[in-house]
Amino acid sequence: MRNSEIAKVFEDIADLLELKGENPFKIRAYQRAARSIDHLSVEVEQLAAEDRLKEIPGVGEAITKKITELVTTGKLDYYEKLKAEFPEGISTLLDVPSIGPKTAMLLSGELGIKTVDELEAAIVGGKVASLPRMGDKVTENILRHIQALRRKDQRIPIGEALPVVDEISARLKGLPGLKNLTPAGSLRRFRETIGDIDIMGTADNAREVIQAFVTLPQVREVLASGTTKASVVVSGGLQVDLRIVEHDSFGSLLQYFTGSKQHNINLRERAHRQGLKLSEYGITDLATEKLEKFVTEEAFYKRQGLQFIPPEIREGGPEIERAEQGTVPKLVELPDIKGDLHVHSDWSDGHDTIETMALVARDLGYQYLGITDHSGGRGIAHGLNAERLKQQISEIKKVNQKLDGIHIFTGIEVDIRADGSLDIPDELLAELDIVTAAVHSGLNQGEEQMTRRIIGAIENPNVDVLAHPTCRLLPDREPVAVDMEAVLQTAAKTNTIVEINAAPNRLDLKDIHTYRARELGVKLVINTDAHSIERLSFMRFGVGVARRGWCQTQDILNTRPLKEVIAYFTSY
DNA sequence: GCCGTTTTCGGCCCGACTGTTTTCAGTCG
Repeated sequence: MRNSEIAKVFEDIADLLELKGENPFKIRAYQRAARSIDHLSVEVEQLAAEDRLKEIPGVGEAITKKITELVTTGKLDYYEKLKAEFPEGISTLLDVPSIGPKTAMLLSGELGIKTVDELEAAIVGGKVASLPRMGDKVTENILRHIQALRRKDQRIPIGEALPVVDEISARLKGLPGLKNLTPAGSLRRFRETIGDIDIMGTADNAREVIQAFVTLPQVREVLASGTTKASVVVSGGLQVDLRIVEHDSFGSLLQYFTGSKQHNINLRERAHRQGLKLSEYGITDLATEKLEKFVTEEAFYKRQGLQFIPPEIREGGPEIERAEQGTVPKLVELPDIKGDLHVHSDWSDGHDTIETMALVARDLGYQYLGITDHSGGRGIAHGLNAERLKQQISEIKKVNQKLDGIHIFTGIEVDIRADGSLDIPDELLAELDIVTAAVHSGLNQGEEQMTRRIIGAIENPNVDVLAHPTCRLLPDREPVAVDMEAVLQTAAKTNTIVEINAAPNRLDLKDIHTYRARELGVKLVINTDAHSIERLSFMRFGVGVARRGWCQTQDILNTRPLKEVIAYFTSY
């Protein structure tokens, strides 16, 4: 049973307990356990087998028993009994924003409503208006949310969210008295997908800034608008929240709205034990009721005896403990990147010539670029056969002689065939600087077969790098079924580098696998897989993933200068 | 249900916004 499925069971339990009106702290305990499990970099089944479930934060005796029952029998008696107490499907009502447990139970109890469709029909039929606290505004609001839910309103890839933020920020930045405009939330933490956008700022005249925000041309709908914050929906259906405080509280504001929720809860619980109360306005000493304000996040953390914690690792994992000890690592940063080792040229399905790609890479400050066009297996991508690959090798030699300040590595993105073989002969692969292997077809194979296929490829001594191991495409194409733990352990053994593909629709490895790879000592590389010069700038997304995986420069091959990279490829 | 630098029991993060309830419940992040 996969972690995400186990997490889903506990989320469901939390929902049902909410409907039941259970102790809110018990509900939170289940939610916390669910989140922990979902963020885990190792398989729960493995931890269960090793009797280590209690190491998961938020998992104690009772939930350990439940997990054990789940992974051994595939079912959970407690969950089944709980579900039986409610009409089937009622918890789907909770998916509609603005409907919480009280409203859901009211609708179900009074009108027998148990699905979103039934709810919509009841509102349109005027039945809901007869219920207490269900005025016109409430029902209109629910209808709107139902429609938004149907349209889309899921999480969008970070690559789509960032341009929206840039556009809004550009429009607000000129406002008088507005300072410190910064995106917060999951965007600042560089999560791979974004639910809604949070933007923070400081101003003396919050009211005017809020007013300007809700009347921006891209605003389609205003959900809420108060004296310090507002929520709008922009064209495209994305929700954007703006929050404004006075200048001297910016540190605590930004910290609070960067989250994650679990990180903040952990932080606040810890502060409470020190007799402090945290809020977006600052830190209150509970004994004196005095509020202390913080201009920067660094000062906010420092006041609590903590080292600064980079946003990307604020996920409710071990970061607070590490900050107490002063052992938060210095994470890799974009300027540390010295080159890109997986790009395409017009020799296969890229748009630009080798020389053009190299010149732009040089402008980015890179020392090297790896040209890894597709191999012939991908007919659709004008893949190179052995003959054209040889021609490309001599072309790269010529360009290298012509250009100063950038070194081009020869390479290939060789296709891993369905049977695990590679579609370029070994003798030719041995001539290349970089052999990157990747799966592109037969994506529906079963987990065992796919795992064997990938492991077979990385066991080939000519293969240097495994690229985009799960082949997922955000937001629609699911990852292939593959035992990542087995793949990463093999990569550690064979000294195969594993790629963090920085293309925002891939981000593959994903964060938790990156974390695990680093733990296992697997060498990583961050590549853009750029098919045009513009996409060389995707590197920042990959760096975001690496940071979420707690990577430092020594974990990432392409932070090394040219000489060391050449030495690396000659030694393996 | 979890958890421990006051605690193995008794706490558990904190504040904003909306609607309609004239004093606050429900929901959200």
